Amino acid sequence: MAIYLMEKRMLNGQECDTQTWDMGNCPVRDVLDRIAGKWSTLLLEALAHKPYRFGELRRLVPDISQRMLTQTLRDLQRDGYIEREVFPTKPPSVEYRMTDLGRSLFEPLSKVLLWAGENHASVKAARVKFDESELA
Amino acid sequence: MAIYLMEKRMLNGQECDTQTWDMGNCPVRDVLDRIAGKWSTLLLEALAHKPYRFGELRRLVPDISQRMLTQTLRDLQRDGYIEREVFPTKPPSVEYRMTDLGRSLFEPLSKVLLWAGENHASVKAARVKFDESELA
DNA sequence: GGTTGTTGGTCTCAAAAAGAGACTAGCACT
DNA sequence: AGTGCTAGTCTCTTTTTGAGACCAACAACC
Repeated sequence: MAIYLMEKRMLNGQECDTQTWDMGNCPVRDVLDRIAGKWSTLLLEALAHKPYRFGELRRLVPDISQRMLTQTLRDLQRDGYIEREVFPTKPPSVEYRMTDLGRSLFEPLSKVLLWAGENHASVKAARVKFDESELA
Repeated sequence: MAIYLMEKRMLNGQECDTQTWDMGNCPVRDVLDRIAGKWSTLLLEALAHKPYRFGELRRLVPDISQRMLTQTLRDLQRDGYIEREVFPTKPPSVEYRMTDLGRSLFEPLSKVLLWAGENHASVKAARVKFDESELA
């Protein structure tokens, strides 16, 4: 519940009294708690590429439940990263596309995704090493 | 459980048969599923600043439970982002510090954190707008 | 010498979140 | 008449998270 204003201190390196920070207004946590979901980045990545319909996204990410797809899309829409348009076809189809805000977010975010791809081997190696030292 | 190799297609824009992708080896999801936790980025941010002891981190992030602090730190250590050192003081103290791999990850990650700080207002505005149109 | 405090955890139980799958309505196609 | 498509919702179960008690060993205090 409480939100901790930590980034100011961390990013500029200056110390300050932790007790005086505004616990209810930490931008980083407020924003990150949403995009840090299991499916959020995946859907942002897809929609950064091009707009998709609900069913297309479901097929693109086969192991997401419809429930979570609906919910994650609505969360992303609420935060302004994507927009939803209903077409009066029969049956009605819904298209999701990225907004300017979403694209702006995806720019730095894609760098992290890139890092993940490039350093996957190192991470896997670290895991093996850790697990070996664990069972000792 | 299944892991979907999506990023290759997304990042270079080329289409390919979704069925042939290796569902068990998606770097982006494998790496991101860990750092996307609620507490991971927060702890990485703290440790990017300087090493901390267990109790210091707990005080720094008051609304984390000891259980989740222990678990998140161990996960981050397992993936090679941080390392843990026990000092033979009485009672024994434990210091956590970032590794080179962790610092390498935090470089692109900090850009996202920065974005969050800069665009917090836009996100909050989008939420208000969304909630207003909801109750209509 | 008994109480209290500190260290970094683990354990248990309750609450919240996520996954699985059935179900919906309206229409199109066969 | 039956089947399938659309984008969801509803319910139930399983997993994850949170809250808080508990632990051992020692130090400092009174």
